[in-house]
Amino acid sequence: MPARSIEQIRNLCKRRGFIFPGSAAYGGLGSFWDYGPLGVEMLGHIKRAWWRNVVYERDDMEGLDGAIITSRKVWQHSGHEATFSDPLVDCKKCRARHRADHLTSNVCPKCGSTDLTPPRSFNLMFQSHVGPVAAEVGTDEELASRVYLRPETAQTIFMNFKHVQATLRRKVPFGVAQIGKAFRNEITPGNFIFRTREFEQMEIEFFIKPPQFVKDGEKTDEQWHEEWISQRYNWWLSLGVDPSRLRKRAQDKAELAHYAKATTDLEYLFPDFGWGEVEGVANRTDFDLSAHSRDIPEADLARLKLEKNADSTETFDYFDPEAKARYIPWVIEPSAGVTRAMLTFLCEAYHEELVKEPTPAEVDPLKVEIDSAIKNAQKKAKEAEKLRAESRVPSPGSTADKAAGDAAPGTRDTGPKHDPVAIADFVAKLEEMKGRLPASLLEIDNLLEEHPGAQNLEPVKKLKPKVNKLAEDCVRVVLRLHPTLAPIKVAIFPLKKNEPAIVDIGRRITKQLAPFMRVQYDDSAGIGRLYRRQDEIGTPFCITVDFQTLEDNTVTLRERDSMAQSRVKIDDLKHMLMQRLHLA
RNA sequence: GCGGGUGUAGCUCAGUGGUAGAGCAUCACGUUGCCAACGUGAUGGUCGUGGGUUCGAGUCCCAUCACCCGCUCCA
Repeated sequence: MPARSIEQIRNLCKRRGFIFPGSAAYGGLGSFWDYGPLGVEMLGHIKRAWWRNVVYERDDMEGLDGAIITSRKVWQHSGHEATFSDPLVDCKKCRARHRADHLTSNVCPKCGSTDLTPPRSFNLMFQSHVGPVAAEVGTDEELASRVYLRPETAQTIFMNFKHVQATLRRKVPFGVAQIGKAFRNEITPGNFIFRTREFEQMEIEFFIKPPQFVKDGEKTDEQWHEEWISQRYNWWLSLGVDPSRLRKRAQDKAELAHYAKATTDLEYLFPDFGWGEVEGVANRTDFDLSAHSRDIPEADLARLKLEKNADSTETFDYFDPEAKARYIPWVIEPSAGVTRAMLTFLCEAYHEELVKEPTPAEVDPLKVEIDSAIKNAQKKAKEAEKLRAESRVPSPGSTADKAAGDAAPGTRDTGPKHDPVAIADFVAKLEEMKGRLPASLLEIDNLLEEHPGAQNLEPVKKLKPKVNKLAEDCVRVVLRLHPTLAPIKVAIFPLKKNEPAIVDIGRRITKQLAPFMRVQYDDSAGIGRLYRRQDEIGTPFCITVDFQTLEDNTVTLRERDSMAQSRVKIDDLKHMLMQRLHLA
C-alpha cells in the first residue's frame, strides 16, 4: 500500500533529509523548498534516468541547457505575457472566485450577487530587470530592461531550434531535451512540492513534418503524439509506478492551452487530493516557431491567431532535403516536472509493513477495548438518529439555521456532531478488522485515524494511542524505491563496532565502493535499528561485516524489500552490486 | 487574495498568568553474534515573529508570517 497522506511523505522528507522548508530561519517563504542531501541525490537520479531514456537511448535527440532569465520579447511573442495571467474577481457575498474573462455579466453565477470586486490581474511570470538602474514601473525605460524568469523551459528550446539543427546537422524529425528550473507565481501553490512557485522541468520539443508534407508510410503529427504519450507512460512504469495509479487523460478542447492542438496528461493517483498531472504531452503544432519568426505568410498568421512579428530577426524554418521544401516544423512536447516526479515516486514507494507479530498478551486487551468502542459507537449512532428525527420538525429558517443560512452547501453542519450512517460503516469495518487481528493492526490504526465515523467518539480517542503504539512497535516504514532512484545505494555496518578487525573491513569496503555509488557507513546503533533507518530512506542493500567475515572474507548482503540475507564474497561485491543497481 | 484550522526541543505532544517539561530521536562511553536491545551521561527551545496588557505572558489582546483544508489550476 503506498502513502496514505502527503503528510507522511512531508514528515519523512524533513526528518530524514530529503526536503526542508525554504528560508526556514526567517519563518519560511511560501512554496519554496530546499532539497537536502538525500533529496538532491534523488532529484539527480530522476533527471539522469530521464536523460538516459530520452537522449542517450534514442538516435533522434539532442540536449540543451538554456538561460533562465530571458528577454521580455520571448514571452511577448510566445503569448505568455498576454495569456499567462488571470484576471480574477471575487464575489463579496459568497466569496466565490471567478475568472473575469469567464463571466458573461457582472453577476456572480453562484449566488447571483452583483457585489463583485474589480478584476485584478495576476501575471504568473516573475520579473526582474537587467542592469543596476531601477526605473519606474510601466515606463519605456522600465519595459526596456524588464526580463522574465522563464515560466517554462520550452521557449529556450524554440529559440535554439536552428542552432541545434545546424550545428549537430540534424534532420527532421528530431528533438531537443532540456532539464531546468522554471518559475510561476502561482495563485494557489500547495500540496507540499506538488505545485510550487519554483520548480524543475524535464521538457522535450520534438520537431516533425507539418501534416501537408507527410508522405504515405510516414508518421503524422497525431501518430507522433500517440507514440510519445506511450513512450512517456512506459517510462513512469519502468521506474516502479503501478499502472493502477497512472492514467492517460486527453484534455477537453476547453482546457487546452493557447498553443496546443491536443494535449494528453499523465496523471498519478496521489493520496489526499487524488489524480494530479505529472506530465503533459502536447501537440504544439507550428505555433511557437511561427510566433518567433519574421516573414510568416498572412494565411498562417491568421490560422494560428498570431500577430506579425516585427521584433524577431530570424525565421525558424527548415529546408527538408527530401521534400525539397522549406517549412516550419510542428512540435510534440512531452513536459514533466522533476520535483513532481519526486513526489510521485516517494508516494508510490512509501510502505508500512507489519514485521513483528504482536503477542496475544498485547492484542487481547485491545480486542476488549475495541468491543467497548463498538458498543459506544452504536449507542451514539442511535442517539444521533433520534436527534436528527427531532431536528427535522423545526423548519428551515429557525434561529439555528439563520447563521448558516448564507453559507454554501456543505460548509458547516449545525446538526448533531455524529453521523449515524458514517458510524454504522465505521463499526462494520472495525468488527471485520477485529476478526483479522493481529494481521489487521495497521488497518485498524488507519481506520481510527481517518474514518469520518470514528471522529468525536470518546472510547475511540482512548483506543487510538494504544493501537498506534503497538503498531509503531511492530511496523517498519520502507521506501520501495526503484534502485535507480534510491539516494543511498548501499549501507555498510560492522556487526560489532568494538571489534577493530570488523570495523577495518567495513571501512575498507566503504572506500572501495564509494567511487561507484553513494554509500553510507554506519556503526551508531544496533544492527536492527541500522536496517530500519536504511529501509526508511529506501536504500536497496545493506552489507554487514560479521565474525564469519574474518574467517572466509564473505559479508551478509541484506535486501531491502524481502529483508532476505545472503553471503557474498567481498571480492564479488562491487560487480554484483553494480549489476543489481543497474549501474553496470 | 478570501474563509476555516494549526504553530512549545529534530519528531509526537503536555503545560489556563508565577523558575520551560516528557517520551522518542541525536551524540559520547560501556555493553551487544543479524532486523527499532540495555546502562550511564550529554546536546538541544528568545514557546512561529513583532507589538500590547500586566509587577510578571508559552498562557490574555492586536498584528504579521508559515503550514494544512476549501475557492478553475495544470509540470
